[in-house]
Amino acid sequence: MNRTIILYGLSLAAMVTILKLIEYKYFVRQLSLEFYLALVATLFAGLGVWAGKKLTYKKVIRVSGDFKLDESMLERLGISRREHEVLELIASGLSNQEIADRLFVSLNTVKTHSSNLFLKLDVKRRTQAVQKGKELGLIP
Amino acid sequence: MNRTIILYGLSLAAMVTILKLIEYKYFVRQLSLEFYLALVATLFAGLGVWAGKKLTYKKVIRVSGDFKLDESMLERLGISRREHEVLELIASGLSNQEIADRLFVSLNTVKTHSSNLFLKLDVKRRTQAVQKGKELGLIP
DNA sequence: ACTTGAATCATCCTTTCGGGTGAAGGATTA
DNA sequence: TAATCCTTCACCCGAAAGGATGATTCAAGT
Repeated sequence: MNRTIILYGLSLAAMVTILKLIEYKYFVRQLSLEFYLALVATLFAGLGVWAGKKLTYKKVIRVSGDFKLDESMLERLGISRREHEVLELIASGLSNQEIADRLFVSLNTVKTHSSNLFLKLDVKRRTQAVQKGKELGLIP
Repeated sequence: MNRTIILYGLSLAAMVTILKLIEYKYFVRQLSLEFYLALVATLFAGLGVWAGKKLTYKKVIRVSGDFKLDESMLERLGISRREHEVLELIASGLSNQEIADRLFVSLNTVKTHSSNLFLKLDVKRRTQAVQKGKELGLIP
């Protein structure tokens, strides 16, 4: 971080110095203002891209949270909205009773949904359902 | 993407135009070359940072495929090798009995390990353990 | 030699899961 | 209207999971 800023400042200083040297050695009148501007603009734009990536890399790499539900997969497996809802809550680590409380239905209902879900996902346990659900793009 | 590039080019053109206007209106001799360079460098560096983030955001966001075990977290929570092993197998959707068979130990042993694991992770269920394990970087 | 921690296994007990089955009420569709 | 699907709930039963506690073995340090 600090090293990046220091390098950035040094680059700017070096750039100005080099241009000054060129100016005195080869007669500045041959080089137009536009040339300088374009040169500096290009170089520093590139430098900006590089510095920006360095500075924001860690933040960006930790995001990676774009989940897109595969609805065609839900249809293919015949999983209903309610069953998918139960799957999400199972994946979040809730017990059947907690899921029942959250959905305002009875424990039996949740058990029915989860049982049907396991049949459709062809799994035997909720942990497997979570795994398979993630593989199939049904949950994040 | 295209819009970004167009904006970028327009910004450059506008910048040069504005500077030219300033030059003709207020006599360029009062403004040093260094001033122009610093101004342009700063502006385009910032522009570069912005453009860089725009252009590389989606690429970077798709990385996130390499898992690195956070061993310091294991130590901090006092999770032993065997417990971590059990956690991995739990996360893969196996039952305690299947874990016992795979590790060539008794069911009771697996239950002991998982119980201790849940205490250290401060969870009540295996599904929660999987969730928390992923959050803490203990499992992929 | 003594302590400590990990790994192993046990027993007892309660809670949670999951399978099987049936059934009633609503919405959609043939 | 009849057929079908979704949602809801119930009861029974066996399997799995989890809590509490204690014990043994073994290796690593102190």
